[in-house]
Amino acid sequence: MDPSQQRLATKVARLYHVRGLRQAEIAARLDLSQSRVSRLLSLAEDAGLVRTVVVVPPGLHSDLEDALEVGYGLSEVHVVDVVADDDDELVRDLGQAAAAVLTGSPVRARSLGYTSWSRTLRHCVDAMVPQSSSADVVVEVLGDLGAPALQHAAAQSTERLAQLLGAEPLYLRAPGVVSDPALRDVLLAQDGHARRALAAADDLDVVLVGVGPPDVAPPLGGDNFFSAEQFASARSLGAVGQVCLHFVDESGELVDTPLDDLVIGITPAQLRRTPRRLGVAGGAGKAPAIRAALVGGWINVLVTDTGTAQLLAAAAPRH
Amino acid sequence: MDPSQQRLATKVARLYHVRGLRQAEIAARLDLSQSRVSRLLSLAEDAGLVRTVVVVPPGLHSDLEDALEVGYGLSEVHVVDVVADDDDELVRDLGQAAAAVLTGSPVRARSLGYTSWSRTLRHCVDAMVPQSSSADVVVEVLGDLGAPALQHAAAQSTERLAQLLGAEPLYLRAPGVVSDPALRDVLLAQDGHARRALAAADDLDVVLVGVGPPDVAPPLGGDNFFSAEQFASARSLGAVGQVCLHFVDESGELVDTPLDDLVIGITPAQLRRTPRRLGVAGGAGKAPAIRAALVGGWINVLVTDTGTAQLLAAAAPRH
DNA sequence: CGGAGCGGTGAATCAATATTCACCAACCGG
DNA sequence: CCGGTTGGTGAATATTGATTCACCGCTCCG
Repeated sequence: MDPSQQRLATKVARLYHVRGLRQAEIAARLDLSQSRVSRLLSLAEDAGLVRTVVVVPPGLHSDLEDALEVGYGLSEVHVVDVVADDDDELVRDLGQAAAAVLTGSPVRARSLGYTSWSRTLRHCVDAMVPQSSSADVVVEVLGDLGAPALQHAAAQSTERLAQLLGAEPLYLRAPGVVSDPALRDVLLAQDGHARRALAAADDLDVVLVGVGPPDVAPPLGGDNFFSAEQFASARSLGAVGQVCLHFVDESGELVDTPLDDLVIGITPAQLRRTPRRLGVAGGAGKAPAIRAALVGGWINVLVTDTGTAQLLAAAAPRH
Repeated sequence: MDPSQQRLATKVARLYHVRGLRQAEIAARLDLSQSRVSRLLSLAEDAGLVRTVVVVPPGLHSDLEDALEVGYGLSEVHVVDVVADDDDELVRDLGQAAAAVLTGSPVRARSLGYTSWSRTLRHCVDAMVPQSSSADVVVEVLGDLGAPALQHAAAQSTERLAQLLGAEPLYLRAPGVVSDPALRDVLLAQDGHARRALAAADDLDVVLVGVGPPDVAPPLGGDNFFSAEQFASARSLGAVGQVCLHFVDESGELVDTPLDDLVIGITPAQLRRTPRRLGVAGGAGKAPAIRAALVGGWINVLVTDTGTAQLLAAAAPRH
């Protein structure tokens, strides 16, 4: 955009949003028409010159949050009210709310792991505002899942997150799930970037983990993902959820399956080693999986919606 | 406020600001009247649930900023367009803009020095949004100046800043200027808090310094401040500005006057020792003082307005 | 028990903002 | 040099949002 235009837009935006002047007043003062002021304002909005954040009022759900913190021994819980008719909206709102949570208490990590295939997390990143130099590196901790289009989205999201935090992205541009363990080794042997990303996962300060039920996720049909049969076999071994594609049972224990060796991504041990494990997830369908992840200690910071929080609180191991 | 009301307000605010729904749509969806939605929105606004920040587009004034960075050897310069008819407005706008700058690249300091008697800085703090745990302590680096009412404002501002950053405030509730050096020692001997604050000034990561002309500032009439005669004597010794009440001459050198011993506040040596010295100042009247502070290296991060920036760039020692 | 007073509400209305539309200027390609 | 096209503008207007106002349900005394 024309810089002088942008300057004017900033000026107008400040007068409008910070000083609280009417558009007509601004128009008069700067000798413009009101319509121009209106247009400049939407311009400023589009250009990201104006950031509007709806903060999550702290302690509004202190009852639920406390119940979950105590019940599952978590270090931090944020419960947000979301208004959603369907799952898609829920995921979107939850992501945005999580972004607000993160904005409130900045990430502050040298090294941040990110699971860019999670819809919720991608929405979260989309809704984030820049926090320069909050992290040094952003590491993708799971390979690509689903169709190529999704891979683009994931890569872009990682890039955006890195940029927002003023960090270097470390991509893991390899399939998240391979058909054969040997293939995995071959791929890794060839791909230095991927090896570097996986090595970086050894030493993360924070990781944004994806959690889900042990089943085929709708947008991840077919490619680069476990098949319905594979999921079924994991379920038959007791899996009720998966954390970064590692299966856990009802008591949070890892379910040992041959499928583990097909995943290119962070290992359970690496995950455990990370001090701050942030999960953003909600929706009735995900509740058992989230519960398992919490019980097993795979997540110690949780952002979820009111409904799921209630389900989780009711099913907490300690009261 | 009623928590359920606040919850509703947050919900509405998210739908409105994040999702971009019309008030009427929200009303329909939540089964409220449009007027209630409107009211809830202003409620959310008042309660600080909605934060609107107009960011300073980076590099919009890169020409001027570069000129100043190179010309004075500064580590960072932000030039903002302010629309102001009088000095009061300028100060307000500049403060708000500086807040936006700080929001963009968070403070990130264990220990932060703050000069709460500077109008510009107070406005800056007023316009800041919370950034939890960005600092551990906020230290007042200059005693009280002016009338008691102003002292309250200063103390409140310090408290607010500390709260915004999740830090502990260290107050310096002593006169900023005393009539006799001996009195200063007596006061300090009695006041442990003050001694602690001054000691903390030894080890600051960042300091927000106040800069001004060597003259009586209008709102600081009379009490706890240098008199017109004292300023005149400093000027006769070559002072063209003052940084935290220490006089500097045209070449940025400290002007040695007996007045130095009358100040209760950070010493020039302590100031020098602080790695990041942030000055927020503007206005034609202040330009020579700012220039002196820059030349002398008393400030290495500057936030100023376009007009002042141009004056400063024209008078830069290196081009 | 009654009624004054308060806080909160929605319908209607007024004010503010977004959008449309006609117009103009600058910039091509004939 | 002249249509034609594009992009940007303000006046007028449509749309959206804030405010008024009359009303309701409470509570708190008398």
